[in-house]
Amino acid sequence: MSCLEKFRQLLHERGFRLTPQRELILEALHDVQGCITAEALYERVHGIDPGIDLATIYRTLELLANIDFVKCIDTGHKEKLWQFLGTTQPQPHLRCEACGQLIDCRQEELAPLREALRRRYGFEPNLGHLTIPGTCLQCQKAG
Amino acid sequence: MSCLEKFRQLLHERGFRLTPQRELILEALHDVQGCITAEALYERVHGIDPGIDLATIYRTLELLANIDFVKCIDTGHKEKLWQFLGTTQPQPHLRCEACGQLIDCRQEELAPLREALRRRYGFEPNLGHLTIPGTCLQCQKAG
DNA sequence: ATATCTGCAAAGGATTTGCAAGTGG
DNA sequence: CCACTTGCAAATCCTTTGCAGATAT
Repeated sequence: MSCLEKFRQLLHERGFRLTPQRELILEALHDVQGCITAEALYERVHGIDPGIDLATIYRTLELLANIDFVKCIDTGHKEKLWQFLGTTQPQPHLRCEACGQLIDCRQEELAPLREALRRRYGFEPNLGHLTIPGTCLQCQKAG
Repeated sequence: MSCLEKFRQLLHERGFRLTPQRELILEALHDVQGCITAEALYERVHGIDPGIDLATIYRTLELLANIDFVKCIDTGHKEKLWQFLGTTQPQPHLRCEACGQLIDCRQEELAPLREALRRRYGFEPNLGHLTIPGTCLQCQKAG
């Protein structure tokens, strides 16, 4: 099933509707490599349909996040970033505090972390929503 | 050396000044258990010196964060939280996405994580600034 | 003396919301 | 039909900033 079909179905199950705006936003997100801000997404979509409003972007992003079609990444700065997931699982990120770079991380790498937190604190981490701050290799070398 | 003395010294080294407002804010933070919002801190301090301004709270918190006297915790919601450190090291936190609870975590628990990230990505995590989202034990039981 | 600080008030900026008109199913 | 959506504009909300007078050292 295509993303669009799945989207339509999930919306329908919840009594929501598939509008041209939502379809357009889904498509634009699909084309993005990595993450994008709401504003940048707006500009992309606005290039195709100048009638679309920024509020619609925000409302649709929230909708998509609720059904796990996109992941919202808190950068620690003011702007949030949004990443298209489609049917893939969200993954942890490493964020360099020096250069701002986001590095994709594999969940498997963090299996020992999950175990330690479960055992020690009874805490079930949501690794797909985890962003680890630190310093990337390049910035370490740079000073 | 007391916190206040150390504060005075660090300020002096940088050409800054110890004002009654800064002293009061440091004292109020010192008395807080765990974390506090800028607004709540303002109310505490305002109770003692009604002349103090919220802008001074923010400016002082930033100053204190720069010299690692307080840690700024991004909750993922709008408001930041501030935690007094004094001379202790910042520690990681576990944040329950269901109830919002913040749990202190010991850096030692995360030693394997540090190793894994170093080895696999050459990434040096800043564990003192790490906040791990997930579900706490109580909320898991509650459903 | 003088560079740093403060209170005040106003601005900022990403995000959200109220509302009336539009539209998908 | 009619509940859900949209565009528009205004509002939010925490936080930041400009400025002139006050103050630490």
